[in-house]
Amino acid sequence: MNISETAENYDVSQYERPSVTVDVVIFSLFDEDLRVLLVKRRSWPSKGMWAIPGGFVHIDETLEDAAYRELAEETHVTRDQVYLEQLYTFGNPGRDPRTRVITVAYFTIVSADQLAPQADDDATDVGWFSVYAPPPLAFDHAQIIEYALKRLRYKLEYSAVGFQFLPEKFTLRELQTAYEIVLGTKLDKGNFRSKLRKANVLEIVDGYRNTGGRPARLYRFREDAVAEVKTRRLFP
Amino acid sequence: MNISETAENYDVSQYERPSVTVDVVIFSLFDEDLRVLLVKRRSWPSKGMWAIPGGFVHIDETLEDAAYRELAEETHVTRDQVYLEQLYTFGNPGRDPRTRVITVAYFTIVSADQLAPQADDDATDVGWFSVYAPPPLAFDHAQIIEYALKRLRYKLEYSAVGFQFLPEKFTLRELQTAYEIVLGTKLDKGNFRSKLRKANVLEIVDGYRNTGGRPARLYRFREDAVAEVKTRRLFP
DNA sequence: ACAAAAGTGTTGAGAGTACACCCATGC
DNA sequence: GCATGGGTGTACTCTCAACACTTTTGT
Repeated sequence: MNISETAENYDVSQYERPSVTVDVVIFSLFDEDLRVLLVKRRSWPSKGMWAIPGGFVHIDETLEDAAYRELAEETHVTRDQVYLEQLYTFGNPGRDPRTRVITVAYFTIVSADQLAPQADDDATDVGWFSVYAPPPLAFDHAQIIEYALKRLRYKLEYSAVGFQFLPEKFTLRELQTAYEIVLGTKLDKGNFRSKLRKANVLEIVDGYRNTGGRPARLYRFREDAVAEVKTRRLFP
Repeated sequence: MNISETAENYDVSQYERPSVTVDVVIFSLFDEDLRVLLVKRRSWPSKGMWAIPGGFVHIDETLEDAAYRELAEETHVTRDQVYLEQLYTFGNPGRDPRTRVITVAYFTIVSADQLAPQADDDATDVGWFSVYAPPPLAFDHAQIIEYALKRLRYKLEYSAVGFQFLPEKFTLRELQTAYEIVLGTKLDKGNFRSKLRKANVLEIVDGYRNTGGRPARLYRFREDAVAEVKTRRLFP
C-alpha cells in the first residue's frame, strides 16, 4: 500500500482537487403532468442546452444547505416547505469537459401552489418540462433525472411523499391522480382508499370541493404520522 | 440570483475547493459476528483512533474505481468478487478538522473465505471489529457505519445480497444464520426455507456437509436470478 | 330522471406466521 | 435407541386485487 495515497497521511496541497457541485432535481405536478425545473446554460460547454439547477458547494456550508440554496434561487421556496433528499453522487471523470466535477445530486418535491406564477421576461432561461419528454440535456443530467424518477417512484410506494405534490388540503381523487401520474399506472379507487384508511395518515378537514358529481371531502396529511409511515409499504 | 455563484458561469480558480475522499465500509461475517474492517490512524487528527478505510479520489478515476482501489488495498479482493454499493455522501464542514473534506461512502460485503489469514506483523494497524461493539471511531465514521448497517439490513430484506457473506457453496442453515446475525433477529426455519424455494434463486449442487445430525445439502446462488430478485421483497 | 363523480363493501387468491412433524446421520 | 440438526407440511391470519354497489350532487 502506498502510504502517500491514504487519507491519513496527506498533504493538503499534494492532490489536484476536483470541483464539487450540488444539483437539484425539482419535481412538481401540474397540467396533469410530472415536471422538472430546468435552466438554460448560458456559457460553454453545452451553451444553450438545458440543465438541472446546480452550483458549487461553498466551503463553509453543508451539502444540504447548498441544495436548499439552489432550490431557493430558482423557486424562492424555503426549506421547511419541501421534501428534499440526497439522491446519488455522480463523479465520472469526463462528465464535465472543463475539469473534474463531482456532483452530489438531490431531489425535491414542490407543490404547484408553492410556485410563483411564471415570469415571462425570464421565460427562455428557466422552464418546467415533462419528465416523460425532456429536452436534450447537458452533461449526464438525463441520467440523473432518470435515476431521480426511479427513486421518486420507489419512495412513493412505501412512504407518504406523494402528499408533497399537493396543497395542504386535497381530495382523495386528487391524491390518487398524483400517484397515477408519477407511477405511470392506473390505480383502483376502492383499494387506494382502503389502503390509505388503514395507513391512518390522513384526517378529514372541514369543507367540500365541487367536482361535477357528488362533492368530495377534503383531507390533510397527519403530521404526527410521518415517522410511522416510513416503515411500511403503501403501494403497490 | 448571484450569477457568479451558478455552475454555468464559473472560473475554475474562483472557488476554494474541498477535498474529496472515498470511504468504504467493508462488512464480513465470521466468528458468529458481523464485522467491519477498520484501520488505525497514524497521524493527526485522531491519531491512534480507528477509522474506516478510505482515501483521496484520484483526478482521473471514477468514484467506484476509487472505492474498489481502497478495498483492494486493504483486502486484496478484486471487483468481480464482491458486492459494492454507494451509500451516501457526507460533507458537513467540520467533520474533518484539517480542511473541508467531502467523503463519498461505499459499503461492500466480503465473504470470509475471500480474506487472507490475518498477518500478525501488521496486526495493530488493521482489524476486524464487531459492528455491534465498535471501538471509538475517528471523524463521523460511527455515523457512517450505523447508516451502512441500516442500509445493509434493508437490502437484505428485499434482495439477495445475503449470499455475498457466504462461500460459493453453502447450506441453508448457514444462510439462515447469516441473515439472523445481520438482521439481529431469529427467523423461522420452515418459513425461511419455503420463502427461498418460492423465490427460486438457489440451486442444489452435489455434495453434503456433515453437521452432527442429518447431513445438509449444499446450495449455490443462481446467477441468472440476480435481476429478478431485485424487484421483490424476500424478507420479512 | 339521468349523468358524473364520491365513497363503501365483498370475495377469492396469495403471502406471512406459528408450529408440528418426519428424515438421516453419529454415537 | 437416542440425540442432533436437516427438511417438509398444515392451518390460521392478514393483505392484495378486482369489481360491484350505494350516495350525493348538477342539469
